[in-house]
Amino acid sequence: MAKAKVSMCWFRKGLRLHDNPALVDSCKGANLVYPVFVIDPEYADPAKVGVLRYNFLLQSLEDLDRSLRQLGSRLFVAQGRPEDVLPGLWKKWAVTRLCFEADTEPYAKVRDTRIATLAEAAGVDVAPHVSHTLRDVEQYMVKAKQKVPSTYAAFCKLFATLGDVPRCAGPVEGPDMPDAPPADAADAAYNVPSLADMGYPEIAKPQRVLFPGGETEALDRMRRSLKDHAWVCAFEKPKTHPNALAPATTVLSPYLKFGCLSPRLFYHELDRIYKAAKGKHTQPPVSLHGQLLWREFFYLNGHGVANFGRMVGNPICRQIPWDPSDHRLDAWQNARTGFPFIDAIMTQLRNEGWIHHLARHAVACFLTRGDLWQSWEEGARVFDLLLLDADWSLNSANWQWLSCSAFFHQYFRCYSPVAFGKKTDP
DNA sequence: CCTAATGTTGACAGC
DNA sequence: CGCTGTCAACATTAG
Repeated sequence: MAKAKVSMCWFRKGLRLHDNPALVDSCKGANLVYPVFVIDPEYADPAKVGVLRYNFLLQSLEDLDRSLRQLGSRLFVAQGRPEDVLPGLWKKWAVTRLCFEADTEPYAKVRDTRIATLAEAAGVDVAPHVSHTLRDVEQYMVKAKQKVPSTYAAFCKLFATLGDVPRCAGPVEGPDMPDAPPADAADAAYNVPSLADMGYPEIAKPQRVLFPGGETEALDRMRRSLKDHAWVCAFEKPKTHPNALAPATTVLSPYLKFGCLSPRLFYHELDRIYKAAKGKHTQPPVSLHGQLLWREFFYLNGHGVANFGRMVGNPICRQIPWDPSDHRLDAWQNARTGFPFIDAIMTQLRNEGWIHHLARHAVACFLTRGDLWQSWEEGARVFDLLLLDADWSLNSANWQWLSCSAFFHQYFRCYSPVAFGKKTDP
């Protein structure tokens, strides 16, 4: 009798069933599939990941578990460092193949290399799949001869030389997915934990959950955003209002960050609408397609530029003697600068976890080159703690941009902490 | 080596 | 309200 094929699909980002090539691979010809998420202490820490984002993650896991149960399977949530936890599970379940979505961030690259080594030693085949970016970032690196583009225009040129954006992976349906063994399906030890289980406080006013996590909500939200074709075709990011009472943009960023929504699905859905409008639509950098290209550009920089998350040792980052005292940083992060526009944005960030892109510009300029002369790394740390959509590559890139450390250098163009907000709300 | 063009989204005055 | 030019003049890249 041939050896049974037992797959593990290890979820990290990519918390979805749609456009999930790792999940498709793990189901292919498998006798058993174990969909797994490992709660990594690297992130399960209220000092590193704020309660609103951790709640978003747990909601996303619950949604994923519900969807997998509809296919006769479930999500197995384990806790601990992946390198400590996974080998035991491979042995326990006699896993022969490990599939996961490739990740480009420094911590993840080290983690995944270690896991691949452990898997090889355990006789487990390893299969990474690209689905968090439109294309494999290494494809850009090869095409650009290892030279990461330093401008958006240069990136767009590179992007265009690589042809069409890859199609989405096919859906995973009931018949593709082997049922979970009854004993495992019922094992409550692998249930999704609560906030309290993870040592987080309950969410209470003034904090609010305006954007629930999960693939179901992501797809709903995308469809609501794309319903108005005229709005989609006329979208120009710089013309949207940072202080509108209802968000002026799609707020799909938290869903893209966790992979509840596939960037390729969003890209192709936009393409369909653009084609139906017979080419009458806005273009990158300001269009919705343009926003996905910014994300791609910054992911590539995060992958290809050394020490992209900090100033020292980062070859594209201007070395600036920022003010090391911390009372200004404290005032900024606690919404006590005395500038109503700045403090309102920081309050919204803390209580709701999402602020408009231009609002981020205003407070980032204020903290760094504009007024307080604090290091962009400190600002990035606060955003990384409080944003629902905190995404390492994008956050690092934008802070370098706004502080005139990289990408953007016209430091005499400052956002007024008073006048800028009045343009769209006198 | 030089010059000229380029760069997602500034503030402000004036039309 | 929306557009234009000026402000003073950056770093990077293409040629």
